[in-house]
Amino acid sequence: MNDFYRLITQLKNTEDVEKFFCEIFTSSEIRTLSKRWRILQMLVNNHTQREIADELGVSLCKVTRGSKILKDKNAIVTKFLIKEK
Amino acid sequence: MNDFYRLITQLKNTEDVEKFFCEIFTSSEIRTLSKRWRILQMLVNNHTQREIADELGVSLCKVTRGSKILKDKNAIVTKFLIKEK
DNA sequence: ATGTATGTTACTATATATAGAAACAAGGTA
DNA sequence: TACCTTGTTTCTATATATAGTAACATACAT
Repeated sequence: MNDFYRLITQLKNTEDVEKFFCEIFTSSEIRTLSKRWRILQMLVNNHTQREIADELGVSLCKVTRGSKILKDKNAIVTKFLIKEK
Repeated sequence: MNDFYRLITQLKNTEDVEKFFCEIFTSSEIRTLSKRWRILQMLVNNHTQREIADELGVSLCKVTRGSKILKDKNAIVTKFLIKEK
């Protein structure tokens, strides 16, 4: 996978990333991914898990799974999540 | 998804990309992704679809699906696939 | 202690990408 | 022509992430 990871670092603009992802993932996978990301963003902004499940139309256990990622203080995703004030 | 795509452009080294992917994808999804990528690489290097299916242990129809991506001459993935000589 | 809100886990059912096998289509070669 | 290789598609079965629901655990306030 290292070749793959290295090439990701070479995607320099948003359009290229979007194009790339749409080529290697199916549209249903993109939707899935999108929801995962929104779960993380809402968690970081202190929405309750039940709020998130309702608003995004996902199951509670999926939200909890997301919260496990964030519990790792060294998780790299947290660096990229936007905290609203 | 635009926020998401934008943050991908900010992953500057291979280690960060790997860490990020391992956080948001399950290990089985990573394996799936890895095979997809190897299919594309072997297609670009003119292996027959049956060779690829055998060597990677995937089904023929999955290889064919990969080949459809490559038929688009404007596909961005082709820019990143390594052609051996 | 009771009640409530929240996070977490367990269970079965479902959706989707895939496997496996077979068949079909197109091209080349004898 | 007949045969072979290769790409493609179709069919059913399977694996896995998820939904939906319920239950459990913890913390806190009354």
